[in-house]
Amino acid sequence: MEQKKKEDRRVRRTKKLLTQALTQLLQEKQVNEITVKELTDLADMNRGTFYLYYKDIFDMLEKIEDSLFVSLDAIMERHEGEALYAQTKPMLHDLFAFIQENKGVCRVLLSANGDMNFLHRLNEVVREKCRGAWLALRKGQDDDAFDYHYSFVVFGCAGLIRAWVNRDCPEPPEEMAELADSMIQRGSLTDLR
Amino acid sequence: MEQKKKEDRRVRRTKKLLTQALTQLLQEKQVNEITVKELTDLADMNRGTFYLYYKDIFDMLEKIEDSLFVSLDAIMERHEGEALYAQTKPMLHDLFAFIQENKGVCRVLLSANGDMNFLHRLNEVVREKCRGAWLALRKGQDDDAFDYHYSFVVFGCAGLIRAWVNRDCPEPPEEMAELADSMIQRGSLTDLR
DNA sequence: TAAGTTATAGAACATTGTGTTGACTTTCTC
DNA sequence: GAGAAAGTCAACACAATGTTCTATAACTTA
Repeated sequence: MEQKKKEDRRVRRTKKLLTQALTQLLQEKQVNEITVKELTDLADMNRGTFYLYYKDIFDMLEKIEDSLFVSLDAIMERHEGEALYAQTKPMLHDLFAFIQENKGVCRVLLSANGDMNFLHRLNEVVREKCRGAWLALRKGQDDDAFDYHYSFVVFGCAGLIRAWVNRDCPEPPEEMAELADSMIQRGSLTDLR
Repeated sequence: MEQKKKEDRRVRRTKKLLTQALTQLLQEKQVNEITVKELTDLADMNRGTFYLYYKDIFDMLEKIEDSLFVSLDAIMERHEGEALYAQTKPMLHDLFAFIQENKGVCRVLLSANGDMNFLHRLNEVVREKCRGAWLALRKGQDDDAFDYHYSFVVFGCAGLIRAWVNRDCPEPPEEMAELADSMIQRGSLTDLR
């Protein structure tokens, strides 16, 4: 499971080119319409090379998501303690900063041609991280209530992020963290300023 | 664009069988893994029959979504005036009741094997419906703020609905409407009771 | 920098699903 | 019951898939 030393430069190059090509194609068409042939043509490499690393296009998409989740996990890990005191803002700030750095991939994953499985996995990850803290804060409530609340928040944030990256992230991460926090804590119909 | 009289009984039967088969297959695997052959095998009909109505599997999925949007549109239309006074509860109630009636399709569309394009279209539909009322309520704010807020709400509701149908809709629509309204108006961290 | 290792190119191959067609049979509507 | 429309069945060319092989190019390490 752990990383072995470092990947060959050619391997890094190949994966990078393929990722760029896929990201570009996903801006134009749905995953199912993308063939391995046109992907490798665009990346200007042999078709067989693709199969050295990926089973098919969906497998590739999943592996791209995997690396995102590694980073997301690290961010949540870093702010674990704060969740208990319902301080979501610092974590949200790091989150939005990370998304801004990876806006290209985030945009396509959350676009119309994106991947529901990504949202599904996101939901699962956040669920596991937050369940403990959430239940500790509200001892009277049951699991059902937790399910509904965090599903609303996770998907809501995904929607917010989607709108943000679609506009090419004009607002700074701080402002987005503030906005997200406000909508989570006080609802989305209350005025900000 | 309008409905022509009524479809032939055989046509209704065929489309219904195909929809059932697709819904079933989507519980087991991703769209891209589903072939026309296995779909028509499951529906117990000739493969060529599929092509009488649909271009491919994705086209079929889109047409299924189309009919959902017709109903959703009618629901929002019916409650149009209320939005101006920020009364979302009656509309939400109708919405959740409708979803409960169609929980099978809604479940797969919002599942890991679901369709991001569905969320995308939902976002667009709600955007058009709500923009006027929202901006009228908050004259000081700009379009950007609207984009972020409604994206958060629409996706958030989608997440809530997803969790609900995944549990097979144990709570009545009234309760869900109440919960959704509460999270929209007062935030998702405030206690309900 | 040379030697040994590893990745990629290129071409070939069987396999599988696609989308379409034509003749026929069944089922529906009026 | 007659005519129309939908479905069946078999066949077809076509395209993408996934795999394999050898030759060549690029990398790492000592």
